[in-house]
Amino acid sequence: MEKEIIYNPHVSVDCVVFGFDGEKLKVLLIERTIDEQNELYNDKKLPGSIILAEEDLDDAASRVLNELTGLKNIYLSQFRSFGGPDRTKDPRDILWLENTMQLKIGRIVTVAYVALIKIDRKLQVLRDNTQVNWYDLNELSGMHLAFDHAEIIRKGLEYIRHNLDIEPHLLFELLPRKFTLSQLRALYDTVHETRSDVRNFQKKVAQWPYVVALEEMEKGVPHRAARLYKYKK
Amino acid sequence: MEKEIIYNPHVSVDCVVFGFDGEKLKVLLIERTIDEQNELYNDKKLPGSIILAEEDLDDAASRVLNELTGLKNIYLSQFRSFGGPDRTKDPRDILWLENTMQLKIGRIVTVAYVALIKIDRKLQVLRDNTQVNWYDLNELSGMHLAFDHAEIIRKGLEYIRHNLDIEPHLLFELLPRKFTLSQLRALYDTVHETRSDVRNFQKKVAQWPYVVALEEMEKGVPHRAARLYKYKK
DNA sequence: TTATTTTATTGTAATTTATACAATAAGTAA
DNA sequence: TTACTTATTGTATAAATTACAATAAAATAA
Repeated sequence: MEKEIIYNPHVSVDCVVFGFDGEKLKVLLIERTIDEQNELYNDKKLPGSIILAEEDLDDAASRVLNELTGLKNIYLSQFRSFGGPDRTKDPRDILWLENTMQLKIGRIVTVAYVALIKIDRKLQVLRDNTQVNWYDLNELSGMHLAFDHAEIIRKGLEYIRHNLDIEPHLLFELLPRKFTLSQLRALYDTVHETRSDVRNFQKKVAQWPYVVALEEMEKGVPHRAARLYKYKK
Repeated sequence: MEKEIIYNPHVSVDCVVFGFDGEKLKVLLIERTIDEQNELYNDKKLPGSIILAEEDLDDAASRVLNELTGLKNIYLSQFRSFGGPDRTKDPRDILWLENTMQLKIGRIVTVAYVALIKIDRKLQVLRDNTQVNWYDLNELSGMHLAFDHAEIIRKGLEYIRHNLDIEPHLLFELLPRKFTLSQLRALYDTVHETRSDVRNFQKKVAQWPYVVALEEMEKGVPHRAARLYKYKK
């Protein structure tokens, strides 16, 4: 006999998942469709949902991310909670909540998590009617995002910028397993909003013991191939 | 006619307030007394409480801190939420919650804030039966703290250590308005867990434009008086 | 008064780290 | 062979960090 699923409709988790396409940072959003008086609206939102009654916050974040994107074993860091009483006041958001959750929903405080993942990880939709996709951070300004998700993304970005200074290791979550120093530099400059000098950057990396050169070279590029490197804890 | 006060019994805020006594970091705790079958237990807890139904998290933190300690205009930073389903399972904690709140309480997710304040600020108890006091961080290990407040304090300390590297300005919240360089150095070394060299430290401070020397000297010390400095944004 | 005690204040040399700057090498494509 | 594109590498200078100890100033005790 199955255990009944009991939700805690007062608290949710949301996951801000970043990826890097070689040039820009991208964020993972899912599509939601709202049937408002037989008019279909199309929206984007962060992967997130209310938590279960007897579930830890970290567990909820992993579970919800998996259910909505298929991603497993993702390192999620809680970075902030959002709880303005008005964040669940938009009629469209209320409609969607009550349709999907089948619950009367009042105010929801959400606990937000960030993750950095390789952009080529397979995404599989586990629920009908949802699409998962990567979006450019610039595109977002012209997009309608659910709830206060635009703000959550902004704060999440702030958080990783802040924390990659202290934990450079996290950077490598965003790169392919084998990468060139150009790719690493492009990523580094993107998150730090800098334009570092090639020579100085290579000197800096040479001092990072966790970046090791491989014998292998890049392939299929229409110019001189670069050496590949890997990250070693 | 007074507005009825409606609580949101699913979410609380807790404030970790640090002070510096010249040697050590201290944390502000309030006393709680529990009447368990006519036996009185004495406990310590962080200033915190459940939020109101229509109240922003930041507002709740300010309000609750003020109600429990009399402190006003405190700069509070949200640093983490705690939501393990077991955090409100201790019978003594449940008893206390139901007595003070006059509500059936289930699981509570708490949003934690930190603040740094001058240790000589006046604390006034605004509710009967509560005492507010500074406690040494070392003392805590031998003390029974409510809920998961020991963990919250630990994480709060981690957070400020982490953040004072980036925002040295926050340090001055912990010092008197006029301070000596010895005091500043003692504080600096305490939060960074270092023992910095006197000369090198003075050189470092000389480069901080926001630390300015006053004409005034320290008074009432049984040895050579040191120059006083102040912080200027 | 003088000596003693305590803390405050200050400089220099050596090392490490960060910055500015451009020429050559190795491939691909025409 | 040439043109094109990106990869790779070194040196000089400036800035920041570290190591290290003697003297000055005030209060107290003799």
